[in-house]
Amino acid sequence: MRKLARTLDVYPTAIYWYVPNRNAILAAVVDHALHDILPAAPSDDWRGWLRQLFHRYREGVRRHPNVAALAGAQLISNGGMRPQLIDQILTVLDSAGFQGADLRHAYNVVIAVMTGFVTMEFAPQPADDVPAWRDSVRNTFRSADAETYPVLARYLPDLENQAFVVRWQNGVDAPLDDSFDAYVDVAVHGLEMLASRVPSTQAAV
Amino acid sequence: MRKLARTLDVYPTAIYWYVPNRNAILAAVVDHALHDILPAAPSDDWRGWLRQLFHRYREGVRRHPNVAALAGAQLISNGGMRPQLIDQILTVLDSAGFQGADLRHAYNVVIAVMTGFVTMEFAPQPADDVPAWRDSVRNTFRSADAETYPVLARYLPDLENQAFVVRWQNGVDAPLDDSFDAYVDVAVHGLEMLASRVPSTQAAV
DNA sequence: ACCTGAACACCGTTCAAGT
DNA sequence: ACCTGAACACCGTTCAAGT
Repeated sequence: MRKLARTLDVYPTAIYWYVPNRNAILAAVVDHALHDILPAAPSDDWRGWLRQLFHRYREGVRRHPNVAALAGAQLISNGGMRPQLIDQILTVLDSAGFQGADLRHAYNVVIAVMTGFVTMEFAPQPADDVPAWRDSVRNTFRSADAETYPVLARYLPDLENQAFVVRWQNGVDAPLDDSFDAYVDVAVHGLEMLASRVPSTQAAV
Repeated sequence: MRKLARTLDVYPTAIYWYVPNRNAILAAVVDHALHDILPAAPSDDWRGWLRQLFHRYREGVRRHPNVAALAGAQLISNGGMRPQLIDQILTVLDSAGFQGADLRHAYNVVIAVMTGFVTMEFAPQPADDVPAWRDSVRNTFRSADAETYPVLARYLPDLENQAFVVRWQNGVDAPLDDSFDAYVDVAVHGLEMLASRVPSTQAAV
C-alpha cells in the first residue's frame, strides 16, 4: 500500500478513499490480469476450446507473473475470476456431455488444470539473498549422492533449471513451454476419457 | 517469528541463534509436512504408484493446510522437497518408458498435477472479515444475471461451496474428495497416453 | 469530495550486551 | 553457548483534521 501510494504521489491513507482494503486491490489486479483470457465463443470443439483457455490463462499470468501465487493459491483472488468465465467453462463441459455431479467434477478439474502448472511455473522466488539461495538449490542436487539417487544423478543435466523443484528461476526467466504443452495434452486426453464414461454417453452405448 | 517466539517463551531474536531466517523455517515446515508422502518402493505398476503419490501429497497438505500455498506457489518451498522424492518419481517414469526430454516433461507434469489441485483446494481464506467476504462471494454468483449466465445459474445449487471460485470455504471445511478422484483419473489416463507415444514405444510398433 | 498527518498495532532482522 | 533487550526499517489501517 505504501509503495503504491508512493508511485501515486499521495499519502498511503489516501488510497482508502477509493478502496476498502488491500485484498480488494489484489482481487482487482487478478481480474485485470485475467480479463481477456476467455477464448472466443464456445464452439462444438470443446477440446480445442479448453486448450485455448489453458494457453490464454498462462499468457495472462506470463504478462503479470506476480498474480500467479494470488490466482492459484489464495481464495481472495476468486473475486478476480468473472462469472462469464465460469459460465463459459460450464457451457463447454455441458456440450461435452457432462451432467450433474460429473459436470461439477469436470469443472473442478478444468480450474485445477488451468491454474496448477502455471502457479508453480511462475512461483515467486525468495525476496532476499537470491544468489545464496540459488547456489544452495544447485548444491543440494549436485551434491546429492549418486549411489543413493542414481536416476536423479543421471538426469540432472537435463533437469537443471528446466524442471520443477530442481530450479532456481521461475517461468519469467526459465519458461517451461514444452512441458506445458505436454501437460495440456495430458489434461485434454484425460478429460476426453472422463467424458466418455459419463451416463449420457454410456446410454448411447 | 514473533508469534513463534511467544509460543517458545523466548524473545523473537533468540530464534536467529538456531535458524538463519524465516524462509529456512518455512522450507523446514514444508519438509516436515511432506516427509512421509512417498509411496512404498516403486513397483512396475507406475499408474498405481502415481495415484498413491497424488493421494499422499493431498493427505500431507490436509494435515497441514497452511503449507498448501507454500508448497504449491513459492519457490522457497522447493527446499522442503527431498531429493529422494524426485529420484523416485524419475525412477517410476523411467520404468514407464519415458526418456530424455519426454521424461523431463512427464516429470514436470507429475509435479504440477501433484500440487495443482491441492494448492487451490486448500488456498487460505482472506485473514480478516471472513463473514463479509463470504457473503460477497455468495452474492456475486446468486445475483449474476440468469439470462447472461444461463448455465451458471442452472448449475449454481450443485456448485455452491463445492466448486472452485464458487466457494467461500477451502478444503479444510469443504473438501472436494470426489472431484479430486476425477482429477487423478484424468492425470493418470493422460500420462498413459503420453507414455504410449514416446520413441521407445513407437519403436516397438 | 478528496487528501493530509498523526497514530496504532503490528512485522522480520541486526547487533551489542548479558549470563 | 544461548538468550536478552534495544533498535531499525518496515507493514496495513483508523480516524480526526484540513481544504
